[in-house]
This record gives sequence, structure tokens and C-alpha cells, in this order.
Amino acid sequence: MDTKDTSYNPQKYESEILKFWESKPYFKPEYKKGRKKTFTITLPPPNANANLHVGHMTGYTYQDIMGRYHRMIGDRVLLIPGKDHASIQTEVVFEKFLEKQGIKKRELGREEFYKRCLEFTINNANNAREQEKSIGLSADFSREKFTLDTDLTQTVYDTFKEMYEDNLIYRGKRIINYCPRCHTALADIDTEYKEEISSLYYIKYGELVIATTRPETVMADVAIAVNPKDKRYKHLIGKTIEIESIGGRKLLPVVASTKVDVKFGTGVLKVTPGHSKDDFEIAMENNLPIISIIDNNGRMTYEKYKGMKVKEAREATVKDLQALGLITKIEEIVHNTQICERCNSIIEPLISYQWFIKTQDLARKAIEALEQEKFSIHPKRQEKNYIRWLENLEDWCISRQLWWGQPIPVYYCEGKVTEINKNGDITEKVLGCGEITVSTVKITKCPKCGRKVVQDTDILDTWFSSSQWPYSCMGGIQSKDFKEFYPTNVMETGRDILFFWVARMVMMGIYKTGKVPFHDVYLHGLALDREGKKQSKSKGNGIDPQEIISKYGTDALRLSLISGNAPDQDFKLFDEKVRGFRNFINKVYNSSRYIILQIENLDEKDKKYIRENLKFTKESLIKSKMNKHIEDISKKMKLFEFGKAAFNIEQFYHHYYCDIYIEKTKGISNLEIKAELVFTLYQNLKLMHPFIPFITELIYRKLNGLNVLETQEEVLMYCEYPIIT
RNA sequence: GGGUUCGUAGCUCAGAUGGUUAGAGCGCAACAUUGACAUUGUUGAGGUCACAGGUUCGAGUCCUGUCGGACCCACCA
Repeated sequence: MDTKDTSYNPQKYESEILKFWESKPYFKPEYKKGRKKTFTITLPPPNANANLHVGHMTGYTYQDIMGRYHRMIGDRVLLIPGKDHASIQTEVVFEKFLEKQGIKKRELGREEFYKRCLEFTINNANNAREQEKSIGLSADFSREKFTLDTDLTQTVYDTFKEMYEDNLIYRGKRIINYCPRCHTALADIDTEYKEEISSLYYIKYGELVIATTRPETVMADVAIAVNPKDKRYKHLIGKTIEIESIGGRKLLPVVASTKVDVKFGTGVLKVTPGHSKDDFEIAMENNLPIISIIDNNGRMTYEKYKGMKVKEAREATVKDLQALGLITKIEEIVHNTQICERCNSIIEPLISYQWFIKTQDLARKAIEALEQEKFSIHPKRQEKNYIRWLENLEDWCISRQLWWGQPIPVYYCEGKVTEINKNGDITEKVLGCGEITVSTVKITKCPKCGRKVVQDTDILDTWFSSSQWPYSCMGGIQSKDFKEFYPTNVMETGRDILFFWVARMVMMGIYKTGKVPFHDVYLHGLALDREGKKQSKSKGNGIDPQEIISKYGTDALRLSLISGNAPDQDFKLFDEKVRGFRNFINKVYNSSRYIILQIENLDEKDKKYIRENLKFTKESLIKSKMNKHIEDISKKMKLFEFGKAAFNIEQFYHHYYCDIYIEKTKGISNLEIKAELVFTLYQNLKLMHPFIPFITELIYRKLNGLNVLETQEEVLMYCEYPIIT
């Protein structure tokens, strides 16, 4: 720090301070010997497919605030960073990246695609790491993990095998959400709904009329369903009706189901279990057959429409139905179409063989854990959402027909084949002796008959790996770190991934370790733009954190992301706001500079006096206010009220410490008051350090260099947190 | 359909457990400042606390309803 500079220039100091922090293992829990209590956060690993955005920086700032605070109160702090391969997300991003160069994924082939995608992610991971460091994140980068690291995959495979042996993982033929563009099955949570105007066709079914938006699936109907309370059709329940349609005459049973909405269309539903989720369930309840007429490419398999895309087939069938005189009305309706969360393609519900996790028991335990207060969620109101989601959870489909990720550790004796015959029946046969082997290490021969085996071509849902992050990132449950640092203290993450991630980590953590992986969950809100809109790449309203850092400095950005914000509450981020905080940082610099100028030229004797008299004066103008402030901030730190703490810190420092206290001391010029100025500045620096580490570190080092502090610590984050005196 | 959340000065937001003239920052106006800081200080203008009822001696704060914005979950044949 150069006291000749009349204003603070973050550019001048930040990178040097970062280097200084990295010059010694300050961020490692081993740095301080003799500390007992651990404080651990396994940091949410960002997807290694793009630069970090403001959302990541928000999380890192909260995590770093906690980390620095806990070092100051004497804990052994470990923040474990990582990078996520993010299976489907990265695969889609990388596919687009390739397409820009005119390369198609399928032409490249699986192996080459994987190889290039790995390079791509490693590259992105390196960038992301530098960005994490730039925000001042005090994580132990020597422990950084990538979710495709060998030992991490090993943990994931061990869990898979264990769950398979416990009958919690099974291979099942079920209806799943299929994305015809990504060519993969998706879990419910991987899909979204989009409002769309579509045609509702009224079609004669014998004596009845049904309404459907999907006339192309009439050939796959196996029944007619009505609501049991609907008087209009009650008499038909249990009977069979004869219809004439595409494909000729057909007999369809009429079944009752409460899923049928009396008010929709005619109140009569065609049951197509091969291509509709609800219908599939109706079919299960009523023991109906299942017919499939659309394949994995979203193309028809039914005789005369074979090879057509769904949309074309819709037009063709409507024409044919009209020719038969069966369409009585066409209506425009607004309805929500299920789309792929990643590529926005329309989801096709299809029957196929996939791997599932039985979630009922896991979910129940995850609910109990919260009810028994084994952990808590901040803010508390999110606990209700967590419970409701788990209560309604269906089995979790964990297989994906993708290339980028962890292959499923399952081997089929001499391979397997899936067939759809002309009746639309899907069958799957394992060849050879029929043995299916789950193995955590690669095998080539069937353990039962010695024939060669073929590994499942699917990969695991990325969240199956992510949900195990709290222990997998430590090197698994046998590792030294696991024994020392698990369960962790806090899981700090965006409010939007409570279900995707947090709930699943609780389930998997309890299953694998018998413990909830963390004590507290802190959910931060999303950064919105000035108009209150969510930032997104497609809208182009994203704010680049690196730009803010170079314009206003990291401390100003950190305060902008935290100050005044409540958990789970979205907040607006815009230029003037950051500028205001930049001004505050400058205020911190200049007020400190003022105090330093008072003492800089003192002789050794006077400096010694200050060093030995770091306390309030007898008639202190600030003692009670300062003590009250320390108490207030300490309390808020413990209660996870970081936004309020940051706000109060700024208010107090600026409008009391500077505007009132320092001004009042200007008339006094004895050594006693100089000692108090240094003392109270030091206290304030410590309170502020978790939030604005750079400027506080800079001033701390200057004071320390002047030999007016009694500390031996090289860095502020190991100085003892202020207490009331 | 179920749920959550927000609506306080032009803008961004504070306003535990209901209690005197409703606060801060930015912006605006005026003034000041050669002695830490114009990335500053002081002062000022600016608010029917969305609306309507209710509980209370007393409501921005609690209850009910209405309007408006955001979000989540479920359904959408």
C-alpha cells in the first residue's frame, strides 16, 4: 500500500494479494496445527463447459465468507473445490461447439467424441479455476476433484454395485421421457414445460368421441378411459366397444380412471400406454397391453407411416381419419408441451429398458432426517418444498443414451439386443448364458460361463455422480479426509437446485454413510438484471463477473452479490450498484490511509506504546457502539444472515466509524487516541475481512509492517475474530 | 388446481417480538472542502408504507379479502 495514492486502485493490488495467498498453504486445513474443530464445505462443482457466471460467483462469495470467518474463529477450515463433467449439459454444449466447425457428433464416433470432449472440459476447468481464484476463493485447490477422476468414478461404481445388490437399482421396462434430439432418456426433473398452441382433434371411436392432440398414436390405443364419476359414460365401464379406425376394426375395453378430466374435451380418453405417461399408468392399473409405434429417433414404426417423423405422421393420420369421416371437430388449444431442459426439443414418452433407482425408502429417510432436525435449510420455508418433492418422488431413471459421462458398470454375457416386433412389443434379450454382471472394474469374460461380455452402452445420469459429491470429492468413504471432514458443515448452493442436487445428496449420503452429508443448507437467490429478468445466455443479458472485477474490483463485486440479500431471494445486479460499493471500498482505503498517516512517522517508542495499548481509551467515544456492532455481526454470522451482516458492516463503518467517530477524533492528538484508532480499525478490518478480503488484507499488511499490531499472523484470515472488550 | 414470495421516497432496498415526527444508498437541489477521501462532507426536497376491511388504546408491522409482479410443484389426453 502506497499512502501517496489518494484513491484505491484494485488493479494495482489484487493479483499480487492473490499470489501472496497462494505462496503458502493458507487455504489448507493443515496450515494451522493444533486446531480441533473442523469446518468443511464441499463446493458445488461448476459444469466444466463454459466460463463462470455471476451465479457461480455468488455461491463462491458466500462459501468464502464462511470459510474465512471460521478460520478467524479458530476452526480448521476445508473448502473442497471441483469441476463437474455435467454429462448431458456438456454433451449438448460440445455438440453445438462441434457443429459450428461443421462436425457432426455421429460422424466423429464415440471414442473420438469422448476424447475431444475431455480436452474441451479440461480446458474449461482450467479457465474456471482461474476465475474461482480471482474472486478470492480460499479453497484448497490441491484437493480439487473432477467428477470423472478415476477414484471418483470408483466411488460411484461402488455405490451402483451396492445399490444393485441391495435391490435399490433395477433394470426396468417403463415409460420414460425421451429426447429424440439428444437420443436419450431423461428423468422428470430434466424436462420442462413450454406453453404452445396446438390442435385438439375430436375423433369418433365407435359410439364415442374422444379428444386428442396426438392423432398419430391412434393405432397404439389399447383402451378407452372415462372418469368413474362421469354419469354420461358410467354405463360403459367394464364393457368393450367396437371401433373402426386406421388399421380397421378393433375392440377396445372401457376402463375407469380418476386421471380422466371430465371437463377436458369430451371426457373420454384414448389410452395409449406406449406413448403417454398417464396412459401407461392406466394400463398398469388395468393390466392392459402396451403397443409402441414410435422409435428412438422419433420416427414411426407403424406399417404405412413407417419412417415418418411424428409431425409428418400427424398430418398423414389426420388426413386418413378425415377420409374415413372420423374427425368431427378440430379446436385450437393452449397446452404445455414437455421439452428437454437442455435442447428444448419436444419430449417423446417412450417405453424402453432403463436403469432405475427405487426412491421410496431413500426419500422417506431423507424426509425423516429433516424432521428429526439432523440438518436444516436456510431459509426454513424451503423445507416444505423439500419434503413435498420427496413425498411425490417417483423412481429415478439413471441411465442415459449419451456418450459423455461414466459408462454404466454393467456387463451382458455376449451382449444384448432390443427389438420391436410388428405388434409394437419391445423385447430385450441378453445373449450367451443370460447373465447380467455388475462390476466396478472392467471385465471381459462372463463370470458365470466364461463367454465374452459386452458392457452396457449407456452412461449414468450426471446427478447420480453429483449426488455423491460430499464424500466422493474426499476420495471416497475409506479416505483419510472422509474420516476427518465428513459429514460437512454447510452446503451452499443456488435455490434452483434444491431438488436436482440437495435432496439427492441427502438420500445418497444417508444410504452410503448413514449420515446426512451436511448440517446446514444455505440457498442463495439468483442474480437478475436491472429489469428483474433472469440472466441467460440466449437473452444476452448476462453480466460477466470478470468485467465487473476489472472495472470496480473484486471486493465491490463481492459486496454487490451479498449485501442486503436474503437467502432464496433473487436480487438485482447492475452497474450503479457495484459502483456504490466500489466507492465504499475506497472509503475503507482512505479512512485507513488517514489513520496510517497519523502513525507512519512515529518513532519506535511511540509505536511500541500503540502496540501495547490496543484498546479503548478511558473516555472512549466509540467503545459501546463498537462492542454492540461486534455483537451484532457475530450473531448474524452464526445465524447465516450474511446479507444483513454485510449491510450493517458497511453502514457502521461508513456512517458511524468514518463520518462520526474519526471526525470527532480529529481534535485530539495524543498517543492514546492513536492507539484507539489503530485498535478499532483493526477490529473493523477483521469484521470486514470475510466479505472484502482484498482491501482488508492490504491495510492489515501495511499496519503490520508499521509494527503497531501485536499479531504474528501473516494473513488477516488467521487473526482472531473480534470479541467484546 | 396446490404452494411460496414480493408490492415502503424517481431507482435499489432496510424497517426482530405491533408503540414516539417511517430509514439508508443511488439519483436530484443547495452549500462546503487547498490538511484521509469529489470514488468526499453537510443540509434539503421527496413517501395516502399496492388497495379495502378487521383485531387493537395504537398496524408499514397481525388477520381476511382484492389487485399487481416473480417463482415452485402437479395436470394438460
